[in-house]
Amino acid sequence: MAITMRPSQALRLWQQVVLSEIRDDAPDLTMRQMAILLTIYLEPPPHTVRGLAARLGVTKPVITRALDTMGGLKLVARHRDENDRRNVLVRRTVEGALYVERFGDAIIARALDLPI
Amino acid sequence: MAITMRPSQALRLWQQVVLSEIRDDAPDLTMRQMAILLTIYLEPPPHTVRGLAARLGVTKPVITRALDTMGGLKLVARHRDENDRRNVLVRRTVEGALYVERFGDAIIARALDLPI
DNA sequence: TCGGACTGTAACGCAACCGAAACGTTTTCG
DNA sequence: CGAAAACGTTTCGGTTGCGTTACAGTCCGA
Repeated sequence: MAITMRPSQALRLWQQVVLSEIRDDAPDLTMRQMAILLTIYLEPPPHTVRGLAARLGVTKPVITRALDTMGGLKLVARHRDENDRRNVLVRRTVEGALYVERFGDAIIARALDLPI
Repeated sequence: MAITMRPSQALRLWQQVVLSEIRDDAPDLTMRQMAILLTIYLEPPPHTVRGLAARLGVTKPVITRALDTMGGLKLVARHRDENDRRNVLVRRTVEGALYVERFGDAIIARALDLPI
Protein backbone atom coordinates (compact mmCIF):
# COMPACT_ATOMS: atom_id res chain seq x y z
CA MET A 1 0.00 0.00 0.00
CA ALA A 2 1.50 3.27 -1.07
CA ILE A 3 1.63 6.17 1.33
CA THR A 4 -0.86 8.81 0.36
CA MET A 5 -1.37 12.25 1.79
CA ARG A 6 -2.62 15.61 0.84
CA PRO A 7 -0.31 18.53 0.09
CA SER A 8 -1.21 20.31 3.30
CA GLN A 9 -0.44 17.20 5.28
CA ALA A 10 2.88 16.66 3.55
CA LEU A 11 3.94 20.24 4.16
CA ARG A 12 2.88 20.22 7.76
CA LEU A 13 4.66 16.95 8.34
CA TRP A 14 7.82 18.47 6.93
CA GLN A 15 7.42 21.56 9.03
CA GLN A 16 6.92 19.61 12.23
CA VAL A 17 9.90 17.37 11.66
CA VAL A 18 12.18 20.26 10.75
CA LEU A 19 10.98 22.22 13.76
CA SER A 20 11.75 19.33 16.07
CA GLU A 21 15.20 18.99 14.56
CA ILE A 22 15.97 22.67 15.02
CA ARG A 23 14.86 22.68 18.61
CA ASP A 24 16.82 19.77 19.93
CA ASP A 25 20.44 20.35 20.80
CA ALA A 26 21.87 17.91 18.29
CA PRO A 27 23.94 19.78 15.72
CA ASP A 28 21.82 20.20 12.62
CA LEU A 29 23.11 18.52 9.55
CA THR A 30 22.89 20.30 6.24
CA MET A 31 20.63 18.91 3.58
CA ARG A 32 23.63 17.40 1.82
CA GLN A 33 24.93 15.80 4.97
CA MET A 34 21.52 14.34 5.71
CA ALA A 35 21.29 12.92 2.21
CA ILE A 36 24.69 11.29 2.59
CA LEU A 37 23.87 9.87 5.99
CA LEU A 38 20.58 8.40 4.87
CA THR A 39 22.12 6.95 1.74
CA ILE A 40 24.77 5.21 3.79
CA TYR A 41 22.23 3.76 6.17
CA LEU A 42 19.49 2.90 3.72
CA GLU A 43 21.38 1.54 0.78
CA PRO A 44 23.56 -1.56 0.72
CA PRO A 45 27.30 -1.17 1.17
CA PRO A 46 29.99 -0.72 0.16
CA HIS A 47 29.91 3.06 0.00
CA THR A 48 32.78 4.97 -1.51
CA VAL A 49 33.35 8.70 -1.79
CA ARG A 50 33.06 8.50 -5.52
CA GLY A 51 29.91 6.43 -5.41
CA LEU A 52 28.23 8.76 -2.96
CA ALA A 53 29.20 11.79 -5.00
CA ALA A 54 27.68 10.27 -8.11
CA ARG A 55 24.57 9.16 -6.24
CA LEU A 56 23.93 12.63 -4.91
CA GLY A 57 25.07 14.60 -7.90
CA VAL A 58 27.70 16.58 -5.98
CA THR A 59 31.47 16.81 -6.18
CA LYS A 60 33.77 14.53 -4.25
CA PRO A 61 35.08 17.21 -1.90
CA VAL A 62 31.53 17.68 -0.69
CA ILE A 63 31.52 14.07 0.37
CA THR A 64 34.95 14.28 1.94
CA ARG A 65 34.00 17.27 4.02
CA ALA A 66 30.69 15.81 5.04
CA LEU A 67 32.49 12.70 6.18
CA ASP A 68 34.89 14.86 8.16
CA THR A 69 32.01 16.53 9.92
CA MET A 70 29.89 13.45 10.48
CA GLY A 71 32.95 11.43 11.38
CA GLY A 72 33.63 13.93 14.14
CA LEU A 73 30.10 13.34 15.32
CA LYS A 74 30.74 9.58 15.17
CA LEU A 75 27.84 9.17 12.78
CA VAL A 76 29.96 7.42 10.16
CA ALA A 77 33.44 5.91 9.99
CA ARG A 78 36.06 5.77 7.28
CA HIS A 79 38.22 2.80 6.44
CA ARG A 80 40.71 2.30 3.68
CA ASP A 81 39.72 -0.44 1.27
CA GLU A 82 42.44 -3.09 1.59
CA ASN A 83 41.63 -4.61 -1.75
CA ASP A 84 42.02 -1.35 -3.61
CA ARG A 85 43.80 1.08 -1.41
CA ARG A 86 42.69 4.03 -3.47
CA ASN A 87 39.19 3.59 -2.15
CA VAL A 88 37.80 4.72 1.15
CA LEU A 89 34.92 2.69 2.47
CA VAL A 90 32.35 4.51 4.51
CA ARG A 91 30.92 2.39 7.29
CA ARG A 92 28.07 2.72 9.66
CA THR A 93 28.51 3.25 13.37
CA VAL A 94 26.39 2.43 16.36
CA GLU A 95 25.87 6.11 17.04
CA GLY A 96 24.87 6.75 13.46
CA ALA A 97 22.43 3.88 13.40
CA LEU A 98 20.86 5.21 16.57
CA TYR A 99 20.65 8.71 15.13
CA VAL A 100 18.95 7.49 11.97
CA GLU A 101 16.59 5.28 13.93
CA ARG A 102 15.53 8.13 16.17
CA PHE A 103 15.03 10.35 13.18
CA GLY A 104 12.73 7.82 11.55
CA ASP A 105 10.74 7.53 14.73
CA ALA A 106 10.44 11.30 14.90
CA ILE A 107 8.97 11.41 11.42
CA ILE A 108 6.43 8.74 12.25
CA ALA A 109 5.43 10.46 15.44
CA ARG A 110 4.85 13.74 13.61
CA ALA A 111 2.89 11.93 10.92
CA LEU A 112 0.56 10.44 13.48
CA ASP A 113 -0.09 13.87 14.95
CA LEU A 114 -1.15 15.35 11.63
CA PRO A 115 -4.61 16.81 11.38
CA ILE A 116 -6.91 14.84 9.20
CA MET B 1 -7.29 9.01 9.05
CA ALA B 2 -3.80 9.54 10.39
CA ILE B 3 -0.82 8.97 8.16
CA THR B 4 0.95 5.79 9.12
CA MET B 5 4.21 4.43 7.84
CA ARG B 6 7.03 2.24 8.90
CA PRO B 7 10.40 3.65 9.96
CA SER B 8 12.08 2.43 6.81
CA GLN B 9 9.43 4.13 4.71
CA ALA B 10 9.71 7.37 6.62
CA LEU B 11 13.47 7.43 6.26
CA ARG B 12 13.39 6.58 2.61
CA LEU B 13 10.78 9.24 1.98
CA TRP B 14 13.02 11.79 3.67
CA GLN B 15 16.01 10.63 1.70
CA GLN B 16 14.22 10.84 -1.62
CA VAL B 17 12.86 14.31 -0.97
CA VAL B 18 16.22 15.62 0.21
CA LEU B 19 17.94 14.07 -2.77
CA SER B 20 15.53 15.73 -5.16
CA GLU B 21 16.09 19.07 -3.44
CA ILE B 22 19.84 18.78 -3.70
CA ARG B 23 19.76 17.86 -7.33
CA ASP B 24 17.63 20.63 -8.70
CA ASP B 25 19.23 23.96 -9.33
CA ALA B 26 17.12 25.96 -6.95
CA PRO B 27 19.27 27.33 -4.13
CA ASP B 28 18.82 25.02 -1.17
CA LEU B 29 17.43 26.52 1.96
CA THR B 30 18.89 25.63 5.31
CA MET B 31 16.79 23.74 7.81
CA ARG B 32 16.08 26.96 9.68
CA GLN B 33 15.06 28.79 6.54
CA MET B 34 12.77 25.97 5.55
CA ALA B 35 11.17 25.99 8.98
CA ILE B 36 10.58 29.72 8.74
CA LEU B 37 9.19 29.52 5.24
CA LEU B 38 6.78 26.72 6.08
CA THR B 39 5.67 28.44 9.24
CA ILE B 40 4.86 31.58 7.31
CA TYR B 41 2.87 29.68 4.72
CA LEU B 42 1.15 27.17 6.95
CA GLU B 43 0.21 29.22 9.95
CA PRO B 44 -2.15 32.16 10.03
CA PRO B 45 -0.72 35.66 9.82
CA PRO B 46 0.41 38.06 11.04
CA HIS B 47 4.02 36.92 11.34
CA THR B 48 6.54 39.07 13.13
CA VAL B 49 10.25 38.57 13.61
CA ARG B 50 9.79 38.15 17.30
CA GLY B 51 6.96 35.70 16.88
CA LEU B 52 8.85 33.56 14.43
CA ALA B 53 11.91 33.56 16.66
CA ALA B 54 9.85 32.37 19.59
CA ARG B 55 8.06 29.78 17.49
CA LEU B 56 11.31 28.29 16.27
CA GLY B 57 13.31 28.72 19.42
CA VAL B 58 16.03 30.79 17.77
CA THR B 59 17.31 34.33 18.20
CA LYS B 60 15.91 37.29 16.33
CA PRO B 61 18.98 37.84 14.16
CA VAL B 62 18.51 34.36 12.79
CA ILE B 63 15.09 35.41 11.55
CA THR B 64 16.32 38.72 10.20
CA ARG B 65 19.07 37.06 8.21
CA ALA B 66 16.81 34.32 6.92
CA LEU B 67 14.35 36.96 5.76
CA ASP B 68 17.20 38.79 4.02
CA THR B 69 18.10 35.65 2.12
CA MET B 70 14.58 34.49 1.33
CA GLY B 71 13.54 38.05 0.54
CA GLY B 72 16.27 38.13 -2.06
CA LEU B 73 14.79 34.98 -3.51
CA LYS B 74 11.37 36.65 -3.44
CA LEU B 75 10.03 33.85 -1.27
CA VAL B 76 8.80 36.27 1.40
CA ALA B 77 8.31 40.00 1.73
CA ARG B 78 8.73 42.43 4.59
CA HIS B 79 6.41 45.28 5.43
CA ARG B 80 6.43 47.71 8.31
CA ASP B 81 3.40 47.39 10.55
CA GLU B 82 1.62 50.74 10.29
CA ASN B 83 -0.26 50.24 13.52
CA ASP B 84 2.87 49.63 15.52
CA ARG B 85 5.83 50.82 13.54
CA ARG B 86 8.24 48.82 15.66
CA ASN B 87 6.94 45.64 14.10
CA VAL B 88 7.84 44.13 10.79
CA LEU B 89 5.19 41.96 9.20
CA VAL B 90 6.33 39.08 7.07
CA ARG B 91 4.06 38.45 4.13
CA ARG B 92 3.72 35.73 1.59
CA THR B 93 4.57 36.19 -2.06
CA VAL B 94 3.36 34.55 -5.22
CA GLU B 95 6.79 33.04 -5.79
CA GLY B 96 6.91 31.72 -2.24
CA ALA B 97 3.49 30.18 -2.50
CA LEU B 98 4.52 28.48 -5.70
CA TYR B 99 7.72 27.23 -4.13
CA VAL B 100 5.90 25.76 -1.15
CA GLU B 101 3.24 24.22 -3.35
CA ARG B 102 5.82 22.53 -5.53
CA PHE B 103 7.63 21.28 -2.49
CA GLY B 104 4.49 19.68 -1.14
CA ASP B 105 3.85 18.02 -4.45
CA ALA B 106 7.40 16.68 -4.47
CA ILE B 107 6.87 15.06 -1.08
CA ILE B 108 3.67 13.42 -2.22
CA ALA B 109 5.26 12.14 -5.39
CA ARG B 110 8.10 10.57 -3.43
CA ALA B 111 5.65 9.07 -0.97
CA LEU B 112 3.77 7.37 -3.76
CA ASP B 113 6.97 5.87 -5.08
CA LEU B 114 7.89 4.29 -1.77
CA PRO B 115 8.34 0.53 -1.68
CA ILE B 116 5.69 -1.28 0.28
C1' DT C 1 58.50 -0.98 -15.19
C1' DC C 2 56.77 3.17 -15.80
C1' DG C 3 53.42 6.50 -17.45
C1' DG C 4 48.68 7.32 -17.36
C1' DA C 5 44.27 6.78 -15.13
C1' DC C 6 41.85 6.68 -10.96
C1' DT C 7 40.97 7.53 -5.98
C1' DG C 8 40.35 10.61 -2.14
C1' DT C 9 42.14 14.82 0.07
C1' DA C 10 44.11 19.53 0.73
C1' DA C 11 44.25 24.31 -0.41
C1' DC C 12 42.21 28.46 -1.90
C1' DG C 13 38.69 32.03 -2.05
C1' DC C 14 34.08 33.05 -1.35
C1' DA C 15 29.72 33.24 0.82
C1' DA C 16 26.58 32.23 4.43
C1' DC C 17 25.56 31.21 8.98
C1' DC C 18 25.84 31.57 14.07
C1' DG C 19 25.50 33.90 19.06
C1' DA C 20 26.20 37.88 21.60
C1' DA C 21 26.05 42.52 22.12
C1' DA C 22 25.24 47.19 20.73
C1' DC C 23 22.27 50.24 18.14
C1' DG C 24 18.32 53.28 16.38
C1' DT C 25 13.49 53.71 16.22
C1' DT C 26 9.01 53.48 18.19
C1' DT C 27 5.82 52.83 21.87
C1' DT C 28 4.36 52.70 26.63
C1' DC C 29 3.65 54.35 31.04
C1' DG C 30 4.87 56.60 35.43
C1' DC D 1 7.06 65.05 29.11
C1' DG D 2 10.87 61.69 29.84
C1' DA D 3 12.63 57.31 31.10
C1' DA D 4 12.07 52.55 30.32
C1' DA D 5 10.71 48.88 27.44
C1' DA D 6 9.98 46.59 23.02
C1' DC D 7 11.08 45.76 18.28
C1' DG D 8 14.01 44.70 14.49
C1' DT D 9 18.55 45.46 12.59
C1' DT D 10 23.46 45.84 12.46
C1' DT D 11 27.98 44.80 13.84
C1' DC D 12 31.57 41.87 15.60
C1' DG D 13 34.39 37.73 15.64
C1' DG D 14 34.36 33.20 14.56
C1' DT D 15 32.86 28.86 12.28
C1' DT D 16 31.33 26.13 8.55
C1' DG D 17 30.05 24.88 4.03
C1' DC D 18 30.58 25.23 -1.00
C1' DG D 19 32.98 24.79 -5.85
C1' DT D 20 37.14 24.82 -8.23
C1' DT D 21 41.57 23.53 -8.65
C1' DA D 22 45.67 21.20 -7.53
C1' DC D 23 47.77 17.45 -5.32
C1' DA D 24 49.59 12.66 -3.39
C1' DG D 25 48.82 7.79 -3.23
C1' DT D 26 47.43 3.57 -5.74
C1' DC D 27 46.49 0.60 -9.54
C1' DC D 28 47.00 -1.17 -14.16
C1' DG D 29 48.24 -1.91 -18.92
C1' DA D 30 51.48 -1.09 -22.72
